[in-house]
Amino acid sequence: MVSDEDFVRIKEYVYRFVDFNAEDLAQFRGMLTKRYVPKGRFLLEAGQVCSHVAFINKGHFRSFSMVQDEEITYNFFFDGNFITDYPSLLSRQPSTETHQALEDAELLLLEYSEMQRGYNSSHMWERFGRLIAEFIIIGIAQRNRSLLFMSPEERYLDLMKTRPKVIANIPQQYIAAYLGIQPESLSRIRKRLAESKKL
Amino acid sequence: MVSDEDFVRIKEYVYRFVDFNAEDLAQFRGMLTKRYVPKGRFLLEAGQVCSHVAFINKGHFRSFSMVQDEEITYNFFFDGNFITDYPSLLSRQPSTETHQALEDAELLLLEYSEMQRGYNSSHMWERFGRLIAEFIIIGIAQRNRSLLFMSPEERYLDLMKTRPKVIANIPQQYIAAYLGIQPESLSRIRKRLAESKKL
DNA sequence: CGTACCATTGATCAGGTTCAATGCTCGTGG
DNA sequence: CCACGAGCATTGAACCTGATCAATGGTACG
Repeated sequence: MVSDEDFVRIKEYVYRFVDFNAEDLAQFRGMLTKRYVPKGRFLLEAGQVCSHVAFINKGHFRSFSMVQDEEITYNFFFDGNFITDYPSLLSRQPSTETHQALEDAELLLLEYSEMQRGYNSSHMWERFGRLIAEFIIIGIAQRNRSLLFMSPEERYLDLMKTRPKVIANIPQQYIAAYLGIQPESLSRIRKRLAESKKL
Repeated sequence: MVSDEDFVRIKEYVYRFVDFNAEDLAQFRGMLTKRYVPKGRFLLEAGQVCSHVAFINKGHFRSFSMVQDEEITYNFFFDGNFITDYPSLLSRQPSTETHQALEDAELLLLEYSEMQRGYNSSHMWERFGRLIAEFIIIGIAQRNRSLLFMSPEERYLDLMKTRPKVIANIPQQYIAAYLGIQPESLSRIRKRLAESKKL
């Protein structure tokens, strides 16, 4: 059983979506296990089937895939949010991405089998699952649109506005990959922006 | 009440996800209304809140957004599948996209309010909602990866492999926008591919 | 202090964009 | 039935942005 202190943030998160009763909440808490991942180490590795959802209590992560022998950073995850590979989790296929801690991290793990148990045991659980999935759709769809409709420079400006934490905490090479460009290009975009600001 | 003939495909679709009992199924059927959309006309227009999910019995659609005074085609939808703007439907915000029939189309509409009624009335409904949302996540995530990791040419080849219906049925200008490029560029990519095939 | 890693800058290259012109096809009206 | 026009696909030429390769600069850590 995770400590009160460790449970407080995830509990708050859950209540943003659904009104668990005492029983559901206790069951939920009982399913969680605490996990530490030191800086640079992996929570999930490409090739494994992702069989968990993890809530980040401390630290932040990046996900990346190997594409033609190159690491390409795909996304970032911060404390107070869940991290998982949804496609792998749901389809039970090996993941194509690796989740790496960018700082020493503390997580609460929820196993896939336990989630299924929850879904079978109560309507409210099922609703939680639905609302989370819907929440994720909105986020991914947003990303999709930005890749399709915006230039790299616009994406960078948008990132500054909507996820300043990324700019502040993540090395530039990773941000570049996230934006779909090379580090050199990001460097030049930043230079351009700095110059046009001066005028 | 929609006819047996109109109901058969959607029923099959639903059973791919969930085991509705007779009561759930009857309730589901009772919530559907039939709708015709002639070629070129809109099922949903940008600016409206999307308040329905529609199952396509006949015809196909494209979704597009206006970006800087330009229509940009975002996706295609074929018969035997649902069409909706998930982000608008879920967040109750005005849609940024328009859904246009590319052929005379027949649909079954399910209203948002009815869906909510379903979710409240049974666990199985809620599960259906969750599974559909999860299914959609896998699809969007795929698109996301292709935009981030692949070149336009690779995306086109991938599209031919995974969605040949699109290549066969959709005007090239729309396909180009879907791939994130200009029609001229798609034309040249096709030429390149045809030439390299000849050798 | 030195090394390793990351960000920056420069030079060149390649592919997609833009603008303009031509070709092609299909549907409509004379 | 043919002729015309509209809309889409193709092609050409010039351009522009991001990619690539190579070199330099900066900084943190052993």
